[in-house]
Amino acid sequence: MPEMPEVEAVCRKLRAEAVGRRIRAVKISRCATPAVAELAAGKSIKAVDRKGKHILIRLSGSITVHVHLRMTGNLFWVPDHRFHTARARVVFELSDLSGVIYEDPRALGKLHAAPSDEVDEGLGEIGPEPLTPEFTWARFHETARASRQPAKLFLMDQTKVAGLGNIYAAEALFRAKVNPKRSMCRIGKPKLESLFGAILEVLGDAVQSAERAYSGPGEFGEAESFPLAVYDREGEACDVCGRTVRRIRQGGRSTYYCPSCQR
DNA sequence: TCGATCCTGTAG
DNA sequence: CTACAGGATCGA
Repeated sequence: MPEMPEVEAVCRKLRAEAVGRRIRAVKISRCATPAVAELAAGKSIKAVDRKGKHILIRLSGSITVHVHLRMTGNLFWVPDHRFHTARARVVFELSDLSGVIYEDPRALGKLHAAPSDEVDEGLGEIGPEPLTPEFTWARFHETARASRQPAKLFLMDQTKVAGLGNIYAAEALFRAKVNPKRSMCRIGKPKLESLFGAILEVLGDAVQSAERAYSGPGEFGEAESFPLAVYDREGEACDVCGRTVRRIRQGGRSTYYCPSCQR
């Protein structure tokens, strides 16, 4: 489920519900290392940080639980930890009977714990965070000019821009009218500027919509995101020009785009 | 820059 | 049955 906006929604939920509580026990059904239980049990949850798509649950004693949801992971708070389903891979039982559940049917995600400085060190490669002051036009312009990667792959490269995935990369390119195959260094300045703006716009919209999806009445309603212009719309008519949305392969993933709008 | 890989679920 | 999946890494 997650790109940065969905991960952010997960973090906000945990900040609101889990921060300040103490972890009484960690039950591991199938995943993760025993070290998680040893390091996390008895600690209290001090904060929840996010770096790109990485979730960092800060515990007392300078311990961090590091979670990456990859494709199918989910992490959420429940008022009663006994509510967890058979799918749960890790259950954090909190002192008041509430809990934090980690699920991941495909088991591609990661959850482990380590001293905070170790965890943070491992995250050094991650690029600037959009929607924060570190994501500046100057920096974007500089890395773009130096890269010969196709635009789509550049946007998904977590060392260049943090948090964009397959969906929002495609949507940002569509909004900026940039062809996903175009080499970054060959994009003209005006287009590059609109791409910079489109990243902010798409992620801003997606954060809003993921937030709504998560705080809605339906418990943990999946992030149905806002209406997508091109993603998963192969063969359908482009909303702007009416021509057919195409799907190609880039870096082993599907890229959706409008060949007419994005030249 | 490609393909395989980690896994399981689901759509066609 | 095959193809594909909102991610990332590795080796050829």
